Amino acid sequence: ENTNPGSSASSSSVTKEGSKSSSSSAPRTRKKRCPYSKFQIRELEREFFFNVYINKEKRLQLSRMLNLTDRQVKIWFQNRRMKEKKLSRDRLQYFSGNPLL
Amino acid sequence: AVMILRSRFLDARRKRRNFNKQATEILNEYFYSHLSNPYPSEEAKEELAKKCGITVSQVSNWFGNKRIRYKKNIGKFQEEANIYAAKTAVTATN
DNA sequence: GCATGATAAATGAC
DNA sequence: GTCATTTATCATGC
Repeated sequence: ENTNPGSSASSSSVTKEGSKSSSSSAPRTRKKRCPYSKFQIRELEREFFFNVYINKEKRLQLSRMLNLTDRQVKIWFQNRRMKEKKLSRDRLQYFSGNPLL
Repeated sequence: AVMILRSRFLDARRKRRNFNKQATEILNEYFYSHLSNPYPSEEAKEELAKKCGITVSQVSNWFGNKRIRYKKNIGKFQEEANIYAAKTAVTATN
């Protein structure tokens, strides 16, 4: 379901991408957006319910379990907090006198 | 009853409805009259939202989609661009 | 069948 | 850290 290139479940993949290239080629192509699987979302949401802010220890643990990078988990929590804030705004406006329907 | 409404707006996300023609006119007018920098300020967004009868978030969504879809295929929007360019050519002469 | 609005990953400014 | 944004994807309208 979720094809995550560069991260294999069993292999001891080291921290970052290997190609730092001493030849100074810096294409730095933007990583293609890859939607996460149902399982990954469930586990991320479960942790978010306990802690809106995740510490480094649990972050590394989650990233290994979900086959995501540490950075991906960190960014997911950032985006998730923004989503929560937006939901709150929408809720507020919905129940106050500005239905806009 | 309340529960239905609540679950209704919680994921009211993708119950998409097109904006009315007047709102689209206003948004397009602003976009093509600021084509060199189609990034409305927060204040401008609020004003647009009020005039269009939509939320500020919806204004942001519209400009985000418009910018990338315009950039991705300028030719497709050329006719539309000409229409609104003529309609708001005054701003260039101010 | 695409056009269109909203959301989900990913980046970068600050 | 927040937050506007870019980009692809999703879900719907027609």
